Amino acid sequence: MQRALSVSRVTGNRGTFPDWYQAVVREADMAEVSPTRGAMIIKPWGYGVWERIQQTLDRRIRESGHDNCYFPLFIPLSFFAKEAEHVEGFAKEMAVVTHHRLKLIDGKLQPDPEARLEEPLIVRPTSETIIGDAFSRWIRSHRDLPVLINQWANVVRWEMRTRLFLRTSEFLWQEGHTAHADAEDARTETLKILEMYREFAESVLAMPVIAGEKPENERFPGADNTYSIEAMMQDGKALQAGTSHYLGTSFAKAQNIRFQDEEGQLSYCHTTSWGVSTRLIGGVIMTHGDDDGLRLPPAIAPRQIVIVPMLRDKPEDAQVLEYGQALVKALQEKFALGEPIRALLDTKAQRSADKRWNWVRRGAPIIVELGPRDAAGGQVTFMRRDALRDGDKVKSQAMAREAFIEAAPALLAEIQQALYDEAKARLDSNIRSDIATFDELAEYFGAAPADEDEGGVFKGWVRAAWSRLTGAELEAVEEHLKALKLTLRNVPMDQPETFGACIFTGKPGVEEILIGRAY
RNA sequence: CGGAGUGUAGCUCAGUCUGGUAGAGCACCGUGUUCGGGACGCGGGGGUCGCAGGUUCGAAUCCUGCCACUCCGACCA
Repeated sequence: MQRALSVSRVTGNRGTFPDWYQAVVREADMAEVSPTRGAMIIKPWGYGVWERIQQTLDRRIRESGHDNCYFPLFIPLSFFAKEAEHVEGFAKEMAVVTHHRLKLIDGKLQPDPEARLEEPLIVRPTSETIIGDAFSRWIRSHRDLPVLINQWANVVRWEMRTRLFLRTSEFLWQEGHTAHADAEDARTETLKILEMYREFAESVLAMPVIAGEKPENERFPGADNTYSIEAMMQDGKALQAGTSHYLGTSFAKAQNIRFQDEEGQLSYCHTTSWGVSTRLIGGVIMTHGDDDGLRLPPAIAPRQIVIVPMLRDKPEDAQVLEYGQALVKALQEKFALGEPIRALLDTKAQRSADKRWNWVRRGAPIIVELGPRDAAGGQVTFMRRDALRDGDKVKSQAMAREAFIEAAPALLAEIQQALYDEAKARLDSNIRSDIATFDELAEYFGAAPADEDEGGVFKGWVRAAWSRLTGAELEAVEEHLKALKLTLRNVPMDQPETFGACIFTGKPGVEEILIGRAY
């Protein structure tokens, strides 16, 4: 590990990176495991983050011409049979509804055999099939195109092993689905969305990513091309944070999505689909969290400035509260990052010290402590969550009330930028491009010291030239990589002019690809 | 589904080997002293010891079966 990430300050114990992650999810009040296998309960603070993600991304989706709509949670089984690759990709993780009634049989409540469904229903793992079916009815003429829609929904994928936010059997996401008259239009859409995701991840989540195309074997089932944004977590692993697929005409053919062009000819549409999920929240935690808990970028913090009044059950409490209420009101009238500041006066009946640390753990960007001295002197004492400590000491600063109110918008923007800069520096300095052969790759990633259970050794990624392998050759390489727990992440969009030899075959390289361990 | 490990209070865990009737710290409730850097004293509430059988006078502890979770594989946004 490049950085000592223990769970010491959060739980009082040392542990691995996954232990730390779970501790932060719990201590920051983000989510908890539910009685339902593999599914999570997203708590108010965590859901608040998701709502911020929804609001900011939804605006971008709308501004780029897409409309929201809603399709059913259940999809008839037969819909999946239409696209062979697609069904194969998802068949192993589908939840199936087979009955519509329960009955007491031998004292046990169970599905009533008489209430078996004629055709089983699938709880959607993704909605290409049912949306494509609608497209086939909606689209008749080239004048109907393009169709640009999006839905915010929950989906279910029956995963073997789950982890809060990163992989849960049910998760929340948005899925965009579009249909176009030709390949060029659809490809443009696919890349436009990829760029939208990149910009969103970097400017809203403060999470630097690398946008690129997935190699053949990592494609979405049924897609012609799959693009992703990949983020680097603090243990050096990659997190696929968003995907955008060009589906060609395969779904259109499977579902008969056709239109008449200007000449009266019938043609198949070219379709795309794209999505980001609650996994983004896991990415935010593993990008910005520290030993004190979560650090939230102000753009997605449900509360950006939290004011903790130092109350002591004394007469001057009233003045402190009054002073705090006025401060919240003044802050709410200010705009930061394009929106009214989200400020809160925490009046919960709890020790001030506890409240303060709870907000530290939850990652509120600015935590203000207001005491009688502040109220009397017209000043504000606060700490920045992005730079909480100076050594072991908590760093706080004081400002005149008016100056603080004026400075708040810029301060929040500065925190947003600081979190991004920190993550960006980590990403940039941990991609090695001086590894040219498979042996070197194996040596670099393989030499993991025995303290693997201390969270592993931070290795980051390798960026190397390759000859865009496909088919059996690609599979063979993947097998070798698997032994090292490595995967091909993506081929970054920005590529140099010339390339070295392929890291796997020694043949002339045609592009550069990212290699790393992944979630 | 394969390999390993773990299930005891909200959390972290001790107790299990060697059977004797449920513990600690933190959290929670009451109270007093405190309070501007994760307070302290006193008092208190909370657990069918993962579930089901079995052995035994007696089971958290021994035996059998099952379930769940964690980590490593396989799968994946």
